[in-house]
Amino acid sequence: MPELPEVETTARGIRSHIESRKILDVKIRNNRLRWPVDNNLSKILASQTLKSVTRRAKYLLLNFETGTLIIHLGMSGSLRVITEPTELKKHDHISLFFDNEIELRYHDPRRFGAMLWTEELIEQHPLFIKLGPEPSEILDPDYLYKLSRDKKAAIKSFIMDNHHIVGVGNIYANEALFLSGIHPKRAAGKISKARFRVLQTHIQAVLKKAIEQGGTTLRDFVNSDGQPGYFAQQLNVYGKAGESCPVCETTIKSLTIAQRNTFYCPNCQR
DNA sequence: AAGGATTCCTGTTGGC
DNA sequence: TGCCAACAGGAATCCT
Repeated sequence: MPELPEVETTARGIRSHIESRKILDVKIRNNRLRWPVDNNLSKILASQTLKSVTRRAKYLLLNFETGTLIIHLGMSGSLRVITEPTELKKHDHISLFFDNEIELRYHDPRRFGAMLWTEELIEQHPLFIKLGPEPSEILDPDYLYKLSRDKKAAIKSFIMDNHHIVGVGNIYANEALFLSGIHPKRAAGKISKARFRVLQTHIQAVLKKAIEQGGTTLRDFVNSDGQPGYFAQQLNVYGKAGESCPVCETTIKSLTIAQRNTFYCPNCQR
């Protein structure tokens, strides 16, 4: 389940292998992802040089001379840098071949991911134009507080909404709310400025820390199974219904918010 | 318009 | 043990 830190780790992991390299060919074995992958991708990309690999929200951006290849890993996607002949696995849907004998191989069993070519300015693209800021780039400590006034949605839904802030997936929403002592179902618009400052800080800190931990496994990226090991991080509540709260030992409960599994400590979070 | 529900998909898990 | 339904989840899109 690639969360933002995993996407960032992937960007860092593939960057040095393919940046400033030229595409020789693209092979699409299965074009049915979230949206159909353009079968002309090979024609479009052949002989183009990859200028840079960047990230916006959970999208990976391969920036070429005439446009951008947008890649999303969905919830089961991964990219691997292949350096020597490697047997194709089931769901290895797409390969990009570079002129340094590197293959970038996209694998996605559930096919919630995406690979889209665009020649638009990326921030003008429909998928990007309404995105909120990156957590690390929010400077105003009251940014989320100000946005939330009059909002009746549950705070958990509010912080997971890309229009407000990007990159806060289910795991980090749960963890940040726990660290902030806020009940996930509380109406966003009813949370005080002071508590929102705490929450915003925790969202930023928890993602930053996870990215740093993901970075520690970069060394093994090429030979890994494509899953950067940021999972090593410790989780307080996510997936821990029935276990004891690490702070007060109250039994952690779960409930559903917006069709998402939600975990919280009924004593610590109000 | 805001916010909840639906939808895509397959590997894993739990129940019988 | 084996089969199968339920479940998980990012986020666009549909619906109320």
